[in-house]
Amino acid sequence: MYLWHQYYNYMFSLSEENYLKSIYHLEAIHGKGISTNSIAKKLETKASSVTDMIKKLAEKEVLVYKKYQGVSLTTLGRKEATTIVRKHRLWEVFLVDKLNFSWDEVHDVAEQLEHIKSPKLIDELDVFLGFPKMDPHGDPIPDKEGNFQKIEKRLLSTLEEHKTGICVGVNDSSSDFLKYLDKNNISLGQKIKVLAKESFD
Amino acid sequence: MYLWHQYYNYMFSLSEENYLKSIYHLEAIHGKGISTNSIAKKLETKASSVTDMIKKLAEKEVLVYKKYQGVSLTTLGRKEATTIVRKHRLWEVFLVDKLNFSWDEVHDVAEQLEHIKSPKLIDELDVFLGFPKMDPHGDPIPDKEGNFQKIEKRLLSTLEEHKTGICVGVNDSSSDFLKYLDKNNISLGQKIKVLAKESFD
DNA sequence: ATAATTTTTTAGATAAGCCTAAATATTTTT
DNA sequence: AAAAATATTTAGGCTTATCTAAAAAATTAT
Repeated sequence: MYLWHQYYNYMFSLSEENYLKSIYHLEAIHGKGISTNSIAKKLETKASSVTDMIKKLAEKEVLVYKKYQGVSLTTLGRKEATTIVRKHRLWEVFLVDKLNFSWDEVHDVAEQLEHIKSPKLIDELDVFLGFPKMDPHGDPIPDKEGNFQKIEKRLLSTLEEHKTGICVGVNDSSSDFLKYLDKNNISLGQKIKVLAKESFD
Repeated sequence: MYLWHQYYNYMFSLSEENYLKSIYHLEAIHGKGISTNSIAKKLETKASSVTDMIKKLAEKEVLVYKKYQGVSLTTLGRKEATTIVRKHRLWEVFLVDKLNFSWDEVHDVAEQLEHIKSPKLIDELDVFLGFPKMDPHGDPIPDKEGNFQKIEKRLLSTLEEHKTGICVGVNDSSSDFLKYLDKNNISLGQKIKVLAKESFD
């Protein structure tokens, strides 16, 4: 019984996967050399715990670590992180398209689903969903090989008044903010014309 | 980030859920009063580990435990176990009906998916699948309230030669056995006529 | 009914992942 | 360039879930 343990333990623990994903996202914003503190903040844990874990991940050769100098993902680490992101975003599409979740409800569940170990599962899910290129927040979904389109994005606040653009995503995925957008009938793929600037908008 | 931890830790750990499920299945076969050893065997762990865990579960009031006398699920425990079984079997239907898994491939993945915490997820999945009453192995799927049809079953080996019956399930879910059935074109809901008895069949 | 066997529990150890507090290194300020 | 502030690491401890080995209880056999 419970044969999946064979490959559940095969590669990375749930915790290791969360570290890889966080470091991946931090690198996307800040470039290479991610500090211990920023990882701790993102994962809501303590810097000392981060030090422990990055030593372990460095031994597994998914990142490079030199004391006091932050970490950078290796090619192997980035590949692994990309797979987790792919899984997360495909599950988000599934939840919204098939299970009537709204885009502000999907994150927590996808955060669990992304750790399910089964290559066949995720590739068949991709087929089933019709190879979507974007998740419900407008973020790109890596394909099987880890490649994805870079979407040209700019902040709404940099768009001049009376000009129009297409809303392709949000930076702040907080439930409150997403609800605010819904209330104002703002959704993905929608043309937006800036009428006047509000304070929080 | 990772807000789901709030209710991930809410009730039962992955390990606790596996114990509940195993005890539930053992009770279905052997009635109340499940021995430490039989749980250990089912979970491929040691009797001493089982003793530890059942003490913990007894404190959480999901089972009744008296030293040297085996355990029995409480109403609360059975309800929890039923939910896990419901999740497992719904996911199996999903994998076979929507993702092109064969019935001998689903078990290990469903074993992981059954632990995802989200009431909305499982109820919407149920809707999406059209409220199936049976999983791909012919086992009944509990509804939202935990109720399910008891299906009248008897062993194929008790069926006389030249009589016919409908195959509704299998006891041995091993991949080898399921492949053997597939090779002989035996699947669920299919009428079977016993021509002659073979040794392993 | 007593001896042998089996089952169950206890005691103590281990590994993963986290914590606090203290030590050390680095960076910033003056 | 030294002092202050900040960041990082180390040391030691905790919890969960497991293990082995030994002790205790229950069951089976003689």
